[in-house]
Amino acid sequence: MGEAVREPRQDRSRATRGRLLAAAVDCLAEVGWTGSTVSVVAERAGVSRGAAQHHFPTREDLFTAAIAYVTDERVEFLRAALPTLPPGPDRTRFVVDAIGEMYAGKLFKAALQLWVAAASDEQLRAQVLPLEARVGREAHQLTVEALGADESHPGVREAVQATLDLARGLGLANLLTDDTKRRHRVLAEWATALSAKLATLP
Amino acid sequence: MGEAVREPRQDRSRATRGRLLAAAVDCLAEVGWTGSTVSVVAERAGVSRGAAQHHFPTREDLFTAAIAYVTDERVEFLRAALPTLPPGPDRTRFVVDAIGEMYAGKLFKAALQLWVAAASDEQLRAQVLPLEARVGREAHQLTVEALGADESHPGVREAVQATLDLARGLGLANLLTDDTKRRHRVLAEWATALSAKLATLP
DNA sequence: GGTGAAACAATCAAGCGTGCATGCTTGAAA
DNA sequence: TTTCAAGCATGCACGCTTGATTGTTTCACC
Repeated sequence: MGEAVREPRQDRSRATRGRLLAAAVDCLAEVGWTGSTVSVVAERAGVSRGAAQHHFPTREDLFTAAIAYVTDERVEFLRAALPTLPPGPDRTRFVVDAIGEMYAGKLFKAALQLWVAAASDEQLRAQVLPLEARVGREAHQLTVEALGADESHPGVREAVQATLDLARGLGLANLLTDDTKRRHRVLAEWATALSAKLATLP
Repeated sequence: MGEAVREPRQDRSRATRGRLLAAAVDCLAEVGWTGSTVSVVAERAGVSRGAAQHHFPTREDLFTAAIAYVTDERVEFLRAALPTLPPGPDRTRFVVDAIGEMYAGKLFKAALQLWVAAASDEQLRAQVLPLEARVGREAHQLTVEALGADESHPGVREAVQATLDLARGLGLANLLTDDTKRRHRVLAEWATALSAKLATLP
């Protein structure tokens, strides 16, 4: 088992912790909330169940940390994807597509499992709500900037929110089947309507 | 698996079966997929666990039937809500709002639990997919009729689908918090855009 | 009214996930 | 080198859920 270079004490511990969190997110996306037992997560992380229990005494501790972890990952994803879009007439199209991809990926699937599980778990809900709100604010802000939209105009704020809500709905549809083709068609149509809306008042 | 769908001979039996299915849907919406044990469902239905087991030998049998049940309920809901909308200039607004309500209600919450659980359960997915597809087709068809839209025009079909996907996304946002106010604002804005789109080519 | 099958109830065994308690290993400081 | 705490591994007990078994009641039909 002891393979590769043994890291210094603290770094190795941090690495184990990180592997556990990454494995928790992967498991959520692949085997769901109920299927993500600590044994399964630990095995995927390549550590023993006892090691997992050392870092996260209870299962709740593990997934509480996983929520924060996946939140950071999603914000990071958005920050990385949105600002690099080329300016020009098709910018709206690119932005809308990028958001669509974000809500079709592994991170969203994992977050969705937490989101739905939190609907019937008070403890979890208390953890999920503030962090999801942060993702929402961040996504909204980044989208406004990427689109170059002016929220002081009436309806613009709602149009941006609708874009994010639409992406969520499309992401949901993408859970059970690969909905990529339909998503691109819908988003393409949506992008034209959105850029028309934004063009009326710049 | 090939079971002859045995018709209950007695009214009492049929009533018990119906209560179990209704209770299963309620439990899904309130305590989620993992919390909906057969004991919980049976207790809510006011029958013993043995009675539940008589009607549905396994838990899978129970929720397989519950999927079909909630599907029928959702289609019924749509059929009842959409065609009764008053015609006129605000019809688009009414239709969009009605769809939004549909995806904010108990039936959607229950279906969402099944949907997410099915993402990591092959058996469940096989049951959910065709029935959800039926709900999707039905919702699309009814929406087109209620809007009086002509799908032969380019973009109209995508606009209707976007309406449904947007409603799904808003319904998801409505899971953990009461999102009614924001939903109405977003849908109002979308309704104006949608009616503008539909008005360009009638 | 008796009979048999369906409907309902109660109990039991097995599997699984969690949490705890107990050891072993590592590595840095004394 | 010795020491000691953090990191890690293993085994066990408890609670919960499921599915099967057996017993009891209800009801249609002869």
